[in-house]
Amino acid sequence: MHGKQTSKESKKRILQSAVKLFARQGYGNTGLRELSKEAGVNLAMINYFFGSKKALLKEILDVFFAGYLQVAGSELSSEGELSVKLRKFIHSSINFFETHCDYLLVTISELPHDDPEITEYKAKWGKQMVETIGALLEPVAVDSTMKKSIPPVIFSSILMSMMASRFLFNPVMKQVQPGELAELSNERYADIISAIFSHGIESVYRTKI
Amino acid sequence: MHGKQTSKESKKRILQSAVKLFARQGYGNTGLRELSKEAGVNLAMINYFFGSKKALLKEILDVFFAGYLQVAGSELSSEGELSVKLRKFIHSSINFFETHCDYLLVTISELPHDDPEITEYKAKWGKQMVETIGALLEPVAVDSTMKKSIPPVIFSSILMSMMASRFLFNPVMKQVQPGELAELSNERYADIISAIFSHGIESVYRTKI
Amino acid sequence: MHGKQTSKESKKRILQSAVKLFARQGYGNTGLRELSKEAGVNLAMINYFFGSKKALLKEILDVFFAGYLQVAGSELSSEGELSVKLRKFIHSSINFFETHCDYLLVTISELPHDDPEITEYKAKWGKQMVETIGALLEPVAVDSTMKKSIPPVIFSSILMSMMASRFLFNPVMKQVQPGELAELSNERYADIISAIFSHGIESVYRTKI
Amino acid sequence: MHGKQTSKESKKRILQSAVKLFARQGYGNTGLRELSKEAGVNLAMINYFFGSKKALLKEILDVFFAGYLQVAGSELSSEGELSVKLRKFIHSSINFFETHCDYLLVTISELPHDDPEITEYKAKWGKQMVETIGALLEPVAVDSTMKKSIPPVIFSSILMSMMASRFLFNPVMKQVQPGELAELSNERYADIISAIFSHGIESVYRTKI
DNA sequence: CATGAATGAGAATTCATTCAT
DNA sequence: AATGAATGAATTCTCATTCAT
Repeated sequence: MHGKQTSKESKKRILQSAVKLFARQGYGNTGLRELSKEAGVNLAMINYFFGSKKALLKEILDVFFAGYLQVAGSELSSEGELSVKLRKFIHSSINFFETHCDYLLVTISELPHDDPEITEYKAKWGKQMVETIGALLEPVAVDSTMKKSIPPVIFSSILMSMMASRFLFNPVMKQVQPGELAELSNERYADIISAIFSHGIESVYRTKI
Repeated sequence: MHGKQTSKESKKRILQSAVKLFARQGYGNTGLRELSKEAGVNLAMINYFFGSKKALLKEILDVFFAGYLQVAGSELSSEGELSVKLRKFIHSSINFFETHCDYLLVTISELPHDDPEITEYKAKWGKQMVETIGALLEPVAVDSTMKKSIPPVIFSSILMSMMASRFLFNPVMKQVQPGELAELSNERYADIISAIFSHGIESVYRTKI
Repeated sequence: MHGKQTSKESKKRILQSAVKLFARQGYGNTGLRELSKEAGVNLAMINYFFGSKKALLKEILDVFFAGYLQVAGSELSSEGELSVKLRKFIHSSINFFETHCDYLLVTISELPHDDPEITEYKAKWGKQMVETIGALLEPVAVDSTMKKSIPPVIFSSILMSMMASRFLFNPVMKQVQPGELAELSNERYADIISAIFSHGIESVYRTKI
Repeated sequence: MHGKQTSKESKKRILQSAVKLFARQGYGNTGLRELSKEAGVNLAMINYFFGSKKALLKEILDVFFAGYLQVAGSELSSEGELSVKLRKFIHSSINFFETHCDYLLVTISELPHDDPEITEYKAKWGKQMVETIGALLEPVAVDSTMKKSIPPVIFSSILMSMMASRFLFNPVMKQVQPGELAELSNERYADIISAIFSHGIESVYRTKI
């Protein structure tokens, strides 16, 4: 049957299926055949809508990064005490990670790979990410001598992976200790990360935030 | 001695090349043809030595997990104050991660994927990992009410990803801010992680370690 | 008048683009997608206007053969000495070939292929061609014994390929000796062909034309 | 069954089938599936032996050009009168064309197309061809003023297409006038071409060869 | 007329694996 | 131990064509 569905629907279903499969099996281990079946869509439609398999991956990274930067940015632009802003930022981040868990897994999984087409893509987003979080943490390092010895940007990576750890390890952990991690609510988890990170950098920079 | 003895050497070269390529391109995106060329070995030898491509991946995970558990275990079995042990553990871990950086990247990249053959494999290792680190952190949570509300195992994942973050993000970061991260020595980096984590859980558990 | 009237124009643009692309890339190597883009026309319009890709090729052959037979016929029906008629025929032919160079290239390229749909097509035209040129050369072979040993039709092919050679080899020659062939005007070229062919058959048939 | 045949045999059968099919259907209209079936060989072997479909085409062009240049060269290096050399050259050429008829058809069919990979290939060979035949015809043009107005190289193309015309038009002509062309032996045909060409250029250059 | 979506078949190429030598 | 040939399945992607709108 032709013209059965709206074009938007098919495209969306392809993207959803792609995120799901890429997250569970990896980009390289997932074939377009399997993807088209999962999405209930003719194989040729994938290339019709996205042009190539790689463009599909790019779109996934795009959705994740753009969405997250928006969340992060809106949190940073708010007024308020640093400690509060940081806490709210961590909460928002973790909530976004949960609602985009598969996107996060795809992103992390593909992060270390150096396909030239994707690398510059990730670099572009990584730069914005570092700047955004860097802007948040900048005020923490009061003392310039300290700033030099430990550039605030370092903490971007550390904070990111702390927040992501729950979702990254989840696929394994739910087999190791079923339920253990699930019992902990996102809010509680965010509080823990927040506490660790806040007190942590306080002690590192010997300051009060 | 004929100077031949290619058997062992070939096998080693295959494994080395595999780690390198899997880390840079991903397991699924790397073909055995490419691998055989990189290793300077006949294509058929890969299956001859390892049986299958997947077995090659398993061996990589094996080397990484077994090696790391040994390092972690030897650190834990030592006598001494908890805070010191923890600090030494983190240093040893990060040193191990650096010397096995590609192994680490392969492991993290393949961590979320749920290939049944590999999943139980990762679960087996994950269990030992959690137990090992869990044993280290167990004494921290003195109060049983606290222990319940925040099971110590949670921190295994958090600490792991903190320590790994440097290497996970490195491929992207070296493009974003070349040199910035490299300037920081491993020792310094381990100190930072150590400080953040120690003070962090102190504050969470309201205790002194 | 709305200034719309795209129908005829679109069809013409499709045909023009098809000749261009088929001549440069070959019929089999050219996709309708590419063609539609080159023509600035929706993909579906090609089948709407021409019915199929093959019909498009047929139309090209049609335009070329019909146009050329008209030129050839009008030259032949004219009065005059044989040698003059022959000379004028060659000039007209080469001029037609130049104005329809891409058509010529498509025709020659597809000439040897035996797609059943196209073959009878080419045979039909080939027959007319041979008859037309045959009629021109008929008077040359005065002696019946000679005519038998060398049927005049043979010369149709030889003359045709002589005249076409310039355009057939041009795509290669302009890379081999840029300018060399271009310097020679069409008129001069026609004169050369004319001289070679006329004196050639004179010597073969031992007659004076 | 594995290892059934010698590698050389399979490779040869692939090449033979390729020439046959490319000549009859065109390079672009022939799929590797069909080719593998014709050659009685597994589909993957084509890429295994030749690397790509295009490389297969290159090999065909190679065989044709190299073979022909050898024939042409050996004829030219011989001692003797120009007119005799020319006649022998034409005879050898046409004999070679017949024994490599399919190669010739593939070459001519692909001649006008401008695939960048193939173009430089054809240019390389075309250059050698022009030089070789040019060397033969050079002595003909005695007068330098004439040589300028009509560069001898022009005749390379003309002579080539005269000699090839029989084979190029054969697929069509055998349908138009079955038998007519076949009756004429190659030797006779070569004599005709030789006569036409020799007397032709004599008249053009107003000289005696 | 014109368009975008849709399709099934087929394109070339690569895959991991096997096996005879 | 090591190799080149071989295979069937799968890869991504493009094909010409059709049709509802």
